[in-house]
Amino acid sequence: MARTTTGRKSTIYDIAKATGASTSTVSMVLNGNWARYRISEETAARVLDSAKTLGYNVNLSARGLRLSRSGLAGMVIPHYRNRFFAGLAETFEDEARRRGLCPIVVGTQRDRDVELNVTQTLLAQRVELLFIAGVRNPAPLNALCDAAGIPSINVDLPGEGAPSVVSDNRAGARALTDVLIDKMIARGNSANELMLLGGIAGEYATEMRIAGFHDAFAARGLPPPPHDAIERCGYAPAAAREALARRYETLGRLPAGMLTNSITSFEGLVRFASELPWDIWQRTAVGCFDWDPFAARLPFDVTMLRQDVQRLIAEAFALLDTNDAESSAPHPVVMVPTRFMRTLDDDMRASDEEPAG
Amino acid sequence: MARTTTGRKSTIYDIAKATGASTSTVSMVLNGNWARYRISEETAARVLDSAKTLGYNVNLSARGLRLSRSGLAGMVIPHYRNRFFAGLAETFEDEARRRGLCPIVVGTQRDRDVELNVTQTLLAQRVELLFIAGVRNPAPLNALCDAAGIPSINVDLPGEGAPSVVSDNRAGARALTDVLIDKMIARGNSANELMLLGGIAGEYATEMRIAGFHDAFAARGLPPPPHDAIERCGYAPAAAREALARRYETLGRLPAGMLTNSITSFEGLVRFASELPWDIWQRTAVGCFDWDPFAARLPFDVTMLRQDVQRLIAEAFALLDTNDAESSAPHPVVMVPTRFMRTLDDDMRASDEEPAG
DNA sequence: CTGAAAGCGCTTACAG
DNA sequence: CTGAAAGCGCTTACAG
Repeated sequence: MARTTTGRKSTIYDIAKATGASTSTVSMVLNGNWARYRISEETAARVLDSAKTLGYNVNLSARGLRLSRSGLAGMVIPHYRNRFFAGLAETFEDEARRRGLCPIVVGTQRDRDVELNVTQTLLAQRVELLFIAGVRNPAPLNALCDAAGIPSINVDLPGEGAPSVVSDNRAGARALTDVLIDKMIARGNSANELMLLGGIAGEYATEMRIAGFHDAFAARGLPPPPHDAIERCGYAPAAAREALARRYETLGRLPAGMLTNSITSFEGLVRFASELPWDIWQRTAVGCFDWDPFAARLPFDVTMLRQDVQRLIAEAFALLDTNDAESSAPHPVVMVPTRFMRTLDDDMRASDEEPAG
Repeated sequence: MARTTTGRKSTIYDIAKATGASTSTVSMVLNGNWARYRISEETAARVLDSAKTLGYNVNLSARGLRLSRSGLAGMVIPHYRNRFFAGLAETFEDEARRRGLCPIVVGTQRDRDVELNVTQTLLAQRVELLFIAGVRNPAPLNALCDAAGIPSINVDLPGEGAPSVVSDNRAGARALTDVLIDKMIARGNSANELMLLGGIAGEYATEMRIAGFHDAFAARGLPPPPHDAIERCGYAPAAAREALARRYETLGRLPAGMLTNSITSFEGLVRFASELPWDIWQRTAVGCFDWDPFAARLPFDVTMLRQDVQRLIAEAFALLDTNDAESSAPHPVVMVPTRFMRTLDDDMRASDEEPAG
């Protein structure tokens, strides 16, 4: 029977009573540092034994209150529905556990009010640190954390209010654009047909990727891409589909190359694709700034980039360890390189290295 | 400035001191039931004001300790890397929040030790309920919860130790098998070429789906599928690919129909697909017991089933509300029907109803 | 080697 | 209408 006769959960008092030891002795034994206090081995054994038969389980609220350390590590994230965010969440969990913290990650569906509420709640739970992932304007959340004296780190999308770690969007987009231009030229097409689809005007990641897009053109001495090559049509698949359909209309055919800014924009592209014969798609060079194992295997000539979630999380924790809150220097922004998923072998490796579903 | 001069986080004592009210008054005001205690409006306003300027944030550990109610709702889940588990996690979060609880969901990577550890930790954090999703043998976890007096519900995979809510795997598999047999017959193929790929021998969901597979044959008066039609090769994509490659070898061609037991098995099938010319795949009827927006758009004749995550979670909470722990009757197992994703429109709707990534 | 006692921050009867 | 006080379950100096 795991509960005491009164029906409550058992506490150290119950163990103390059962063993005749004092609560301090019980506490010390339970925390494993009985050796340090020279408690007799016999007493320790008796306590441990009693704890087991009583089904004792420490109350972390009580311990947290006493020690002013909750043992909780928080993360807010938009959702889990793509490999990038799912990977961020899982890697965060692993790393937090490795550090003896209990990870608590909550999805916000990119809703400002939910972001704010959830942050308040996490702070009220006294998380010891907070990772803010994929939040467009993290500054108010950072401010909340500052006020509570809790360190926060922005991940994926940076902010002024705390150190940030983000993918090197600009270099990644440039490299990806380069690959696409090469393919287009090899097919006798003009690079200025390359389209960039998705993202939000003014958003950091979007604008950095657009900058990288321009970089690739400039580096080759090509004229900059025409103004209407870039469609900041948001992240909804439907919007990307519409933008592409319009282009198809005016051009009278598919553009010779297109780069989608996110996996959801790519989904829009695929929707439009499924309305046309598949074979036209073989003749257009497609790139995606993100990876998905099924998307990678569509009958497209698609080049995917993969963000390095392990490294993003590792750098974020590193920032936590080194950052001194007292410094008045502006917060650092750490850039993590992206990697290409060029072959199906890359995809298989990526998918296999994640434990089987 | 959010902290008191001493640098600590502010408490109700700080507010009491600042306003000249007592801590009880402060507490009541902060909890919004000052009207009930007939505290003067002026006092209330002063307290609220002071709380704001002090940047007060309630300490939920302390409140939880006092009230023996943590306000936490826990869920363990294998991972977030497919739409089913991601959907379960997000729906759980929403529903928990709607009930005023703070959701805390942790991924276990299907590791027994992690499952056990995480459950212990969640219990030590005094979660008020625990959803155990996708755990092969949840009984030990249920036992832990019982010992702690915390209600638990098994989701996706059932167990004897607690009420369970699962998809109606058998009916779903039967309906799916039916569709595939129809297609095969329409093409002049024999139904006995239909293959079932993936899952684990003895696992509930796997065996139920296999039963449904058999049901479909029996209902038509067809001879049962040959013994080697069923490959319980696990959930790893690589294993499904191997199993399929072997079949291809012995048959000298692709089987006329195949049903994958999970999205990861489907990934294995797609890997093998990408080694062969795409057009052979148009002539084989493929089914998948799960849905993914990209997988749905591969140039396959693929029929997908989608599990109803909203309903699964809703039923699980309903079970929590009605279940009386004292009853000695065996725990109920609630079945939730699955739905077909037959057309690309279905896919679009499914994808759009999830907020944009 | 072990015990009595204070205190973490909160809430809620219970008196006034 | 408001305040003093106990107590939730734990840990840790501090005495013995």
